[in-house]
Amino acid sequence: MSENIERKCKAKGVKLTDQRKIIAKIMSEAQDHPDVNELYIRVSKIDPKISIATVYRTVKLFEEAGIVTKHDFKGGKARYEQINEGHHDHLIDVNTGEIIEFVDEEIEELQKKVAEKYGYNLVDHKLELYGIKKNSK
Amino acid sequence: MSENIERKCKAKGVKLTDQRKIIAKIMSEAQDHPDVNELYIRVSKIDPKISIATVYRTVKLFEEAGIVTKHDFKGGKARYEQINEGHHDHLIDVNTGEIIEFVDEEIEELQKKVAEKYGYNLVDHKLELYGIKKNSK
DNA sequence: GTAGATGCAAAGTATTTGCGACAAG
DNA sequence: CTTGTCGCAAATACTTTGCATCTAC
Repeated sequence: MSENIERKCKAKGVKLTDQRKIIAKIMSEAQDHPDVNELYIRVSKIDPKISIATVYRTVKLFEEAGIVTKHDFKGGKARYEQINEGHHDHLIDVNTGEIIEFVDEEIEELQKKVAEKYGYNLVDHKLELYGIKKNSK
Repeated sequence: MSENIERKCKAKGVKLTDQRKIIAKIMSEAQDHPDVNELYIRVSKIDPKISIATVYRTVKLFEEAGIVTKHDFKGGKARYEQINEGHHDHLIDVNTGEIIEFVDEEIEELQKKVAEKYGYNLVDHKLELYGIKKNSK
């Protein structure tokens, strides 16, 4: 799993320190979208000496290297997620905070079309749906 | 323009203070998406005694009352925009920071469909496109 | 008159940074 | 070796809050 990230680091000429390896491992294993503090907690279980400043520096580094993405969902805290092959968007349960990942090719297509219409080349996008589970409560 | 916001305040039972009237006016006139500090600067030109705490409290209040929306575009700072009849999304020029508002009914429809598919009722969404102007540079 | 609003400054969060010590290539 | 990284604590940036005072209704 995390060899993936380590490979990308080497490809980008990013120095592979022990701390970065640990953070890479944690992010590879994460099935959710942890914020920096959450990452710090998980990382600390493996190496309690790692400082939160290093976690901040590392996620920023990974983001610039295109290894992880940053999300600014509700709540102010930045949350991170590893980038794999498949791009996807998020459906967020406003009651539970649960996050569902999805892809919809049709929407992707339309987005490009909209950008075109205004004379732009789409380089990135963010789509978040906020919903309430049916039949709940 | 701002009578619109003032009317909504009354409808919601929100007390109409001088400060709130001024902030409402500024937001009504804003054609852009100012952050709190920017609002504070504009508001200060009309009444220099208003504190930034009041601006924070007021935008939050307006947001809860459904009068303005909060955006978390890149950059960490929350930015606000008045809610008018028409909902719209944003196309952001990654080079200039310019923001274009747009609506695409087809995309709106598809979003509902996606939420449905996962058993959710869509209550809100956020769509941001980031693009580069064609033929620029 | 009274509940709620304001200003100010102090307190919180989230994130970044300067610096001397240290480690990867 | 040399350049870049780490840990730590101090510094920033943005936002919220306690409290005494004031004001809209």
